[in-house]
Amino acid sequence: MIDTTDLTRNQDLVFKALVDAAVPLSAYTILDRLRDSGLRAPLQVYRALNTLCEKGLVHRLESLNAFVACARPDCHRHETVAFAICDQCNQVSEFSDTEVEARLDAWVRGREFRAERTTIEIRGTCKGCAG
Amino acid sequence: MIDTTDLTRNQDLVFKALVDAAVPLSAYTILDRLRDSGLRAPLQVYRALNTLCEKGLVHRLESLNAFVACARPDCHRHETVAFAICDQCNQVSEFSDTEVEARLDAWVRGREFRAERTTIEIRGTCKGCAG
DNA sequence: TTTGGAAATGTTATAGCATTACATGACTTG
DNA sequence: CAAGTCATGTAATGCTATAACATTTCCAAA
Repeated sequence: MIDTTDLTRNQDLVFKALVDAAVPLSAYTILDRLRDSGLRAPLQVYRALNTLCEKGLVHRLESLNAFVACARPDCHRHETVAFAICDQCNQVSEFSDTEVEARLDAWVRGREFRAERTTIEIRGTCKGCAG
Repeated sequence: MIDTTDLTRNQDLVFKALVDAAVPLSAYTILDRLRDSGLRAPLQVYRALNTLCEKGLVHRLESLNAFVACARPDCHRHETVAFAICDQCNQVSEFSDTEVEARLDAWVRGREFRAERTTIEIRGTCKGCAG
């Protein structure tokens, strides 16, 4: 279980904003929602987001330039996580697949490539929105 | 084989710039390199890039906000492609893995999620740069 | 041949995302 | 209490992408 008690004030505000939203938010949207709480500049948000990403509490979605609270705060061990992102309702399903990880790992090891970060994002339409 | 003969002037300029570079370029970097050829505004580049991506001649790298010429111009099927990106030398290796595709497809089908675009990007250090 | 529509282009302005640079404050540890 | 580290505050800037609108090009149908 990740420890969320040692977050600083700004980190806590940003994290709670993302948890409340339940969908990905851009840094500037987060800023807008936290102006009443005292945040005034983008950098305050970006700094908090960086720390939260490092802790595994938040994920960055590259294809959206947005951030989402980790769905599994009890399980930040999986380095590689995949996301299914609904372009209609913005909801994100987070999952991991050891076989996918293994195949990608096999490929990079075969080329002696040292992987640091892996992004897997599937954009589309969720069951509910496809009707 | 993809037909590159029906490209418009701007599309051709942008495509050749990417082929020449051999590494990913941002839209603004492309613009800078093509000012002498007559391009003056970002939108000229973005429009060309959009068309080239649709044709499968160019890939967008989400984690870099950059674009790279497709490594396999003989294969314009819009299949899922993965990229290994070296953060040192910027070189990109493009590959596809049917097993990875199958696993991701199985996951989304299980949730009745309709996938439109899949991004797989591995950031790290290549063999040569790891020394 | 003309005409009308689709696609491409050109241009300006603006919106949205992210970082640099520098100053200040808070807390810890020797 | 001094030094160091980490978080914060603020302003300015730079990078990425699109909106809106005018114009041009080209080709096919009348």
